Amino acid sequence: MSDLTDGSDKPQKLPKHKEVDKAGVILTGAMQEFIKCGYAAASMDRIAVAAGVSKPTLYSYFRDKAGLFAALIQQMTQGDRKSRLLENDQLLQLPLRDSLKQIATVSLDKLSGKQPLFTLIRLIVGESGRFPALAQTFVRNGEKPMLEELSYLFANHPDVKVGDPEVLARCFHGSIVHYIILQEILHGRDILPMERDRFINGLIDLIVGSDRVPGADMGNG
Amino acid sequence: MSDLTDGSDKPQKLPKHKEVDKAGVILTGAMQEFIKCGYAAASMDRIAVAAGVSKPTLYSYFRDKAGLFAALIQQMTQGDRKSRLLENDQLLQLPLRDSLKQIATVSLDKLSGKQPLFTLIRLIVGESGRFPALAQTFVRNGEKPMLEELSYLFANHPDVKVGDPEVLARCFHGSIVHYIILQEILHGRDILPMERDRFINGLIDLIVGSDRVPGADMGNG
DNA sequence: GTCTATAAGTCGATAGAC
DNA sequence: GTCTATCGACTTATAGAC
Repeated sequence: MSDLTDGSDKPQKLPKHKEVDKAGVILTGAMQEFIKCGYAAASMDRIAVAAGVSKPTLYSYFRDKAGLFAALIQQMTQGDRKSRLLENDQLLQLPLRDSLKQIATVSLDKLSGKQPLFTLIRLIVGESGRFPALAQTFVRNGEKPMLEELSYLFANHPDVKVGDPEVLARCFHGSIVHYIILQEILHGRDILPMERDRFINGLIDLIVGSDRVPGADMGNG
Repeated sequence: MSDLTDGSDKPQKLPKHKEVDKAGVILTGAMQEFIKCGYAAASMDRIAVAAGVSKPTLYSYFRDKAGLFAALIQQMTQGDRKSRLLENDQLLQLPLRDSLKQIATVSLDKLSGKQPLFTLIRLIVGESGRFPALAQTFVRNGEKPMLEELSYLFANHPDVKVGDPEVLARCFHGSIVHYIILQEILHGRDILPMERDRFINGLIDLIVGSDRVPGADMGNG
């Protein structure tokens, strides 16, 4: 009954079981089930079966269906963060152009061709009318951290002299997300072709160009 | 069986019936049905009933289910264009800042709070895995024209001196689309608040700033 | 397997304009 | 009469009940 109504996003009591990553196994089973059935039609019983655990075990790791789904989103979107190559301090010390190229490249690498993730995103967007909290979990755990990291970068990097950091973050990240949506999720590659590197370079020129005299420094990578 | 497999986007034989806009009536009924049931579960019979016409009449206006859906998308997304205030020539003669403000404002006005359109977009994204051609129809009829108009502007406006026009178009439009997705479709207003005018101004500063000395011309609107 | 319900798409008849 | 928009009834396919 507590279906997506309260803060199921917050970290839950995760009992420190033995060495095997049973939570991961459950998440894998849940992924299959959510992908196959959508959110509403997904059955906790089938998730338990798919994961090879009992229902009580399932509920000892995740409070409810909503909490399980939130954890799934977190796992997939935090993948962007745990494997990024640069720490915040480094990002501030490198030239802005290099930091942004790094972030854009990693973002696109993490997204391109990831069919399971696309399926999950389709599901979240598709059900965002009926299940607003589902979408909000995605915003909180996926988009917000990314935008905050970018805002911090734009607010504190010495190369950035003008511009609203939060808006810059939205434009940078939003352009990338829109690119992925158009090319991959909505299958627009053939209708609106756009090479990946051309897009990245153009986007970075747009952002960095604000503080650059045309022709002053074109050399990069 | 021709379910979304061929060019159902192209204009169909539209018999020039009497003065009453029966096609519009059918589209309204189709909208209700698609919104209520999604694409796959939508029934042409129920659409006919909702529209108050017989099934053969329905098929005399639209080739098949896919063609009907494509027409629906076209109607909603072309709404963006038919009501825009400026022609291409005007856009090239005004200062770039003003043209972009115009486009951004109209785009956001046309999207903000439009629940039926959001429902349709959720449906398209949600079914884009199972029905790629559905999504491609949206890309062809909705996104492509907008991006082409912007590319033309960025390619030909005298204020634009550097930058890849097609990438600029994607960044400008992509930022706006991502803003709408986050704030409205995914219900992120409270999680990531961002005032509309602040966003528009920041976005335009980013684009126009490429060719502007900071502090030279802040006065606008 | 059989039966029923409901789906997409088609055909011959009807009713009015000229 | 012809022409055209329309509709009731039809065919075929499929998915689920039993």
